[in-house]
Amino acid sequence: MPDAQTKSTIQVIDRMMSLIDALVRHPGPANLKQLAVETGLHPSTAHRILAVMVDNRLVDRIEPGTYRLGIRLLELGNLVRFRLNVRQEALPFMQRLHEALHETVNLSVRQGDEVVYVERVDSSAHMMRVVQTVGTRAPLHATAVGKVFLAEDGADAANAYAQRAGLNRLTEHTLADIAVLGSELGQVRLQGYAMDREEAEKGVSCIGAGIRDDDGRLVAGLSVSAPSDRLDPAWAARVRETAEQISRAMGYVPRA
Amino acid sequence: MPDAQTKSTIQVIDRMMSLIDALVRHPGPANLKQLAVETGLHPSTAHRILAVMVDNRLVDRIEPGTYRLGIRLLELGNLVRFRLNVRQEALPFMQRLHEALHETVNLSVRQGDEVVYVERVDSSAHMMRVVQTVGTRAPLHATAVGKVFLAEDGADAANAYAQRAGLNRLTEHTLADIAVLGSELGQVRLQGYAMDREEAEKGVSCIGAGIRDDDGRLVAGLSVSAPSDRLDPAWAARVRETAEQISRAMGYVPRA
DNA sequence: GGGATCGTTTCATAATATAAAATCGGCCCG
DNA sequence: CGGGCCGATTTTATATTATGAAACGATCCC
Repeated sequence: MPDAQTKSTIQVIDRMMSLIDALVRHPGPANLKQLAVETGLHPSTAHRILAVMVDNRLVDRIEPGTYRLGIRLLELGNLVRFRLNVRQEALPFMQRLHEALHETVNLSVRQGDEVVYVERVDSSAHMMRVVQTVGTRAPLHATAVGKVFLAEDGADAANAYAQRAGLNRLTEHTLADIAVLGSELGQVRLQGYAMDREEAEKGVSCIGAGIRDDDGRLVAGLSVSAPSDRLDPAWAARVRETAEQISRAMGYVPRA
Repeated sequence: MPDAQTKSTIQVIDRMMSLIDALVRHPGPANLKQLAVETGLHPSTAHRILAVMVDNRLVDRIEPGTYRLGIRLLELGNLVRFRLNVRQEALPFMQRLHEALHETVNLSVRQGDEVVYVERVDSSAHMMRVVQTVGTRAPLHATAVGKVFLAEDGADAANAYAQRAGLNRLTEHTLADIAVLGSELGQVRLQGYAMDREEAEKGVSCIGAGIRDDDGRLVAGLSVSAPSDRLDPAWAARVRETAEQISRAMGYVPRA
């Protein structure tokens, strides 16, 4: 709700939105009197605004005097979802994170037993270039974001992955023991991010967090990678927070 | 867009909706000038209304002067979807269909290899009572709605079903041959409804059509059943049309 | 540097939304 | 069956707001 002092307003639109917000708060249908009281509007004013919203299908009048959110909102919402693109939504946030930390910022998605890098922001002026490019793949267990995906699935699915894909070593630090990996994934669930400590590439470490869509599904991962001597574990909070901001831009609404 | 003569209007809400409709028509972001021209609004008026919608997150301003539909619409749309219930949405339509045809109207959903009846509208005053009650199940191949679901899946899935569940006869008319069933399902795909000609129960016939959700998924089926001598194949159009109306009430938007 | 174009802001006033009052509809009770 | 009560709906005078012409700002191009 815009603040009357700081934002432009059109009173009748603000009133309309306050009626919509009141309907949001009601799990079931709401009647006119309730809506007028909750919004502080005169009942005849509330009635007029609701009638116009009914005409526009933003609100549905189930029976005289009883209202609920209308089907046009679902139609419009699906258009928004259809047009959203995690890569496009993520890019401005990745750029900001890169400017804050001066390290490579990646976006990856899961494809079967691998993560695939779909976007990357870095500065080619860096002395020691991190060799990860868009389109490359890596096994789930050896990457930060991969471990975020495995943590999401639960212990049984992680065990199945281990049996199916094998916990192959890419470096001497790769987690190749299922008990060790399981314990690590438990940690990931608790802290909401994962770390890759030279597990995918010698000398390179990484912090990753998950990105969710409007249904709460884990659809992508955000990660920051750097040479191990430069990576600061304190960046984990920034990575997790940025991943959450991207999630919100995708329509994710955190639940209690 | 409400007609100015017949519906209540609030000018600024109608103007706001015309801006939203213009943004709907633009697959990508639209600029202020375009939006003003398309809606017939003065640019400063369009600017003011868009600014208020940006504050309310109905619209997103990507960069100065460039707009797209906002994330609040996705949030509201998901609330609508979350609250929708096919049974509840279908009931008024089922009642109307029952009043028109004076026969039993059923709502069923698929569970694995069976359909389950979840709602029914009939008149217990009828002489010959159709013995189908809410909660009962029937195999897919022997019911009208079941055949609608099988038709949706494609020939391979239908063959797999036949092998897995078996095409058991419930009456002498049950389609027990996979070639005959396959041909029937092809017909169902073409005509958009299915018929059960005493395949589930001797003396009882049925016409069924599919109900889709806002994602286009087949989520339920509507059917009319009657003693065979009373069932009129011309009712198929009514059944299909009513199933489509329920689909729309669920947020389904037909595509070209 | 100037012109063109689009976006944004200002403010006088034309136009509209508001809400008080009246009316309607439904329900309950005696 | 009639009256009372309450919520919903409609009417309409006018208080208040949304409008758009004009001015200003930003950017681009010649």
